[in-house]
Amino acid sequence: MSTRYNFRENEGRWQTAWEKALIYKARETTPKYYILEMFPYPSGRLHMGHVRNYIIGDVFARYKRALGYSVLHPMGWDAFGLPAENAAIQHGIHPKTWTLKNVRLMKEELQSLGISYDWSREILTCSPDYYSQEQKIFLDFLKEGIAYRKESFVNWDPVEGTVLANEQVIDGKGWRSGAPIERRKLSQWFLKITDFAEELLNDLFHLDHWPAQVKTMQINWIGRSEGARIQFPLIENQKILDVFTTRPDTIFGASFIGISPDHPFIEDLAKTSPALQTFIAECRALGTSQKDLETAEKKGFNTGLTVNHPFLKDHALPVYVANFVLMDYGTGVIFGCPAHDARDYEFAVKYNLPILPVVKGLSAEPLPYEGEGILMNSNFLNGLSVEEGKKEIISLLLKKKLGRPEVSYKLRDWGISRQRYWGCPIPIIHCSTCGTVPVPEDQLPVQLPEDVFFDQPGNPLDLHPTWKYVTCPSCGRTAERETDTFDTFMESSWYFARFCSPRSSLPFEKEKAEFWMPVDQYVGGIEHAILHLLYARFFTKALRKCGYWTLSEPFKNLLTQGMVCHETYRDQAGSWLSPDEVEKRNGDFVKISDNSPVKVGRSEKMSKSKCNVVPAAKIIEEYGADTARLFMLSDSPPERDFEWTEAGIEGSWRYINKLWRLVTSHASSVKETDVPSVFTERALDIRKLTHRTIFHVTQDIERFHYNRYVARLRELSNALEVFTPVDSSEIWAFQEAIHSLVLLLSPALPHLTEALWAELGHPPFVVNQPWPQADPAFLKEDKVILTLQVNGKKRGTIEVSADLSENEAKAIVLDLPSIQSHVQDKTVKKFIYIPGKIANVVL
RNA sequence: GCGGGCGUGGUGGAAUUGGUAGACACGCCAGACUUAGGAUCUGGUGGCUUAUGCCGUGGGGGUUCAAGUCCCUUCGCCCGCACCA
Repeated sequence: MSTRYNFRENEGRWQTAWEKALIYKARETTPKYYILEMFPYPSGRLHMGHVRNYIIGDVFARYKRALGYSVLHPMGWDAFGLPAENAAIQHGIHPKTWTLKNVRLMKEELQSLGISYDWSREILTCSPDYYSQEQKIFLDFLKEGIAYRKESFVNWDPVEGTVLANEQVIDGKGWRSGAPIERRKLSQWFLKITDFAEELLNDLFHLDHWPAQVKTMQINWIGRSEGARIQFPLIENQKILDVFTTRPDTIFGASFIGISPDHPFIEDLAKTSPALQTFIAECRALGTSQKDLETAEKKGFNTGLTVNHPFLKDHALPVYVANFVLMDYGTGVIFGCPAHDARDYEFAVKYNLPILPVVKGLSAEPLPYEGEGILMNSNFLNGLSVEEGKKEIISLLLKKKLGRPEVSYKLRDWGISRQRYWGCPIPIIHCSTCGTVPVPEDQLPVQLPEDVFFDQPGNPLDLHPTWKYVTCPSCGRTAERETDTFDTFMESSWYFARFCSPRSSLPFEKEKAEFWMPVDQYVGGIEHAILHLLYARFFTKALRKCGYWTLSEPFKNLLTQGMVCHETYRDQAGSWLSPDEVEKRNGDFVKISDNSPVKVGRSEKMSKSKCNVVPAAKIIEEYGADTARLFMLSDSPPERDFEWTEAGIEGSWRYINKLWRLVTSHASSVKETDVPSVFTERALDIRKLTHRTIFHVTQDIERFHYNRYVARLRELSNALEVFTPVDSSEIWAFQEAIHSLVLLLSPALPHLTEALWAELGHPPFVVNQPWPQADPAFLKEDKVILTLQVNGKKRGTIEVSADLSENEAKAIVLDLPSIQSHVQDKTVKKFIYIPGKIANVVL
């Protein structure tokens, strides 16, 4: 027998055996459990972040299977996206070829990890099978008024040559290219996510098993504010300016009106004013990055127009075009109250506008003061609190028909048009007579042409010689196809539903989807807290509106895993070095090639740019999947960042072999026999440890405390290593322990435990064995260790029976010499006794 | 600026309702064994003291018989959003 576990032979063997036996095929039987990890973009190779994601999910899927659940655990490929097009441009490979090659490579790697996927449900979003269904969904959205087209300012990424959604603009830059975003006016398709803003917000409060951080981020993103809409009639003409404000109570402190340079009213005004045109151009040239905004000066353009104050007769307010007023939020018009708003204050100082305080804080607060207080200088509002003032002014506005309460959101509609080739074609035809005509359902899918070229800038679909020229489905005249494709976040917004019936000729079958959905456990990176997780929630509700199902929320439990990090290294010149290029010698790192000293940086998320990536394939090749799995599980809890270390993977490898030796060296002596009628004390101790381990491990897995799960099993195996059974009851107890150990480890180390199960003389598969049950008789303590304290300080411990009464405890404890020496002749004021925990003598 | 999170040995991290701080590992130290291995086994490992203790969960204060845990305050780090009226 070998003392070294041969993972190379075992892992492949068991993977094939599982596949042949259709072990992981999901069937519609109850109780069901749907566990899903965010599917990957096929970028080329599996990285450690993927590996961690899938292992976290797999342990849980395997555990639930062992508990008897019918588990749906599918995998697929989020296969549309820009990198494929970049590969085409740079290397002349067709995006489809590039993508399919990557899918093949990554699938191989995934399979070598031994994840329990039902591969028969695999989906590929770039195949017409999938995207034709997405086109169907879009047409339904169109019918329901959820999809619409409008001309608007959009975020234009000059590097990618496409439009981006608001969610994809990070700090004024493209989320992928990092290029400063430009504003362009284009005709684009949008989804009315704002119609669902209230529901998307309210339902967050029922997602009890989502991380608070993700919910908070979504709450902030949706950005609900309550306030009022107030009309300000222009004195010079009959037009009315609508203002949204959250501080209607400060109306008497208003000293000007600010309008966004992008407001339609201003566009009209600019037609006759070159000076205003210049001002608007200046505003638009201003960047939107953090630095730009921090250093940007408040600037205004006095239109010369004025409005009446709604509550003060003959009190005119000047109307400025102001660069800090956003067209995107509220109505694009504000009233400026300089005393109680920092921006208005800065603006008023610059343009010499009145600054009238109308809110008195607790003490003499410096202006601008934005806090709570009592209203003053406010006519009939004087003496009211801010909150009371808001209510009062709103009811008066209603009475005078000058305004009403209003709720405003930061959330914008989702722009889904992209000027790219490698995406789902938008099933629309533009006809000069009929306008935008949906492609009739029987003509779907609108298939991506494959004969495209990437040798010139612009969208290859638009440049294709024939593809876009069609006849109008409604009038039969020549017309043109929409050449934009969908944002790739569309595919990931409903894939979880497709998995329920992946080969259906509908997007998904209602019955199947309602059987499996919601996803019971979703696992993925925190980076999707807003984008993907918000879009998926929106789609679920939009699909409900279209009658696809009755579901409102797609993901019941959400786990956001931390990043996989690694130390970073730089050479003397400051260039990044990969872990392969450095070596530790006498405690210091040196560059292997020339022995020069290496600067060790902090541990950071594995990334190509910092050269601190450890390829998953290399680790599986060198140590095997189970070693990688064990290491990923044992050090940090899943939600936290994980630090990849060479020492850590080595340690896991050693433990795998330790387990192999422990089980195989006893395999022959461990045989099925009847339960002994009498157990020795030592046998009972081992049984107690076994059953407690079962109990705690079960709890740990349920709560995703995987690091503790591993620690408990190490404790059990440590105890078994030094235990030599001498009579039949001890052999029986030992056997029970070994079997439990193998069964409990099976979700984490599926290959090794199959091999051990076979070594123990069992037929396959350990993966089909039920989860061990803890015998409650062994969970009860009969003897406990009581901590003894005098005045709250630990003065020793004592073993006592668990059901000791307070009086008995008091008698025993006060009699102890170690306690007596502290008590001496002092009186005992109090005796605190927490059974099984503590006895505290207070003097 | 707004919102959220975190801070425990040399390191990753344990620690129901407040109840033995440091489980389990990594690393390190000492030893054993050897067919010299990707070993293995045994013992030790918070600090200061030197066999009795004292101090220890970023700092300061508080509540309590008892605080890593609760409250106040302060410092540091990380993440998200941000001219949102």
